[in-house]
Amino acid sequence: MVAAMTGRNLASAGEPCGMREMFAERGLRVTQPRLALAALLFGTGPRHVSAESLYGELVRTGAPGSLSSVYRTLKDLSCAGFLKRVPIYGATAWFDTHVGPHHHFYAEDEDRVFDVPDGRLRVGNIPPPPDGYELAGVEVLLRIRRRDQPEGI
Amino acid sequence: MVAAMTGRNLASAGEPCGMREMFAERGLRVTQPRLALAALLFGTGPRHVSAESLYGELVRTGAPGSLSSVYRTLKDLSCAGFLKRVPIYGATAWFDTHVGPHHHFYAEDEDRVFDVPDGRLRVGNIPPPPDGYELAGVEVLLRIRRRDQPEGI
DNA sequence: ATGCCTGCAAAATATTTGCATGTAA
DNA sequence: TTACATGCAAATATTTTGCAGGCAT
Repeated sequence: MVAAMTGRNLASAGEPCGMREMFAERGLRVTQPRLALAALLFGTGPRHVSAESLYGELVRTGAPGSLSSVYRTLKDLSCAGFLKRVPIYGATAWFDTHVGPHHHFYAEDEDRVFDVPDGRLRVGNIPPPPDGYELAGVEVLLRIRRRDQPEGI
Repeated sequence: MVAAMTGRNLASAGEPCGMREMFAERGLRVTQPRLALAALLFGTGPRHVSAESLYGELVRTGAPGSLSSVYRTLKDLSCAGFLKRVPIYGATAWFDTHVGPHHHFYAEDEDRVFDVPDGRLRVGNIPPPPDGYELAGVEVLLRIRRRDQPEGI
């Protein structure tokens, strides 16, 4: 079965090109669970996922994979630089498929994250880090909340 | 016993003035564990604590209080606006006694947080929030890492 | 005297890990 | 064939909660 799919399955099963290479380059074996997760993560535009949200999607697609492997794959892909953990505090860890420098809106009441569109936002007068440290990145978190919350209705 | 302590104990037990009021204003009873924690939190300059770190200090001072009450007090003081949760992701929740607008250095390798001194840092061209949301705050996270880590020494 | 607080232990939540088995290379 | 990956369940780590008794008001 696997051999019969090898050719066009690359595209037809929703596996964008480059994914096999993505794993292989880092010495990670190309397995069914990893391919299925990669397709969900990188098959469409940039997105944010948590282990639970991604596992939910995986189950819905019917693809093989367990919650453990989702956690493991998220960690593997982060270490390999294909995902970036969104540096906000919340109950769950969120990962961003957009690894370039950019910023986030964070609705803390809902523990939701949105990308800040493009790069108009600027940070200036960055002070020197504490002794012995060097700057590794700048993240801006724009905390937001729902407007006109209809609580009393 | 309680009546006898009412007067000078306010200061003599290492209880900076205003703490009883801080609790009372919000309808929180003034108890020994709360006063002990408040003294640790607000007795010296601005600082960052986690539940475990604060509980460790509490135990060292010999004051009464359990880990549960530390968690409860941290939550109570956050809700009351006397503490602010530092919005970074890490294994543990960190709270900041400095509640005014300011920014942080974050050494992610060590899960440590430092305040960015004063307000030179500026953020410009902030885009509008997504539909239905309003801006609630701007947090800048300056990710840092140890320079020239002397690992082999 | 009354009701909020506390301490303890158990529960809940999020994530990691040990190990036997499965599978990519 | 061999080593790495997976699935399951148990273990961790952090935080929350139920409840009986204590203490502030």
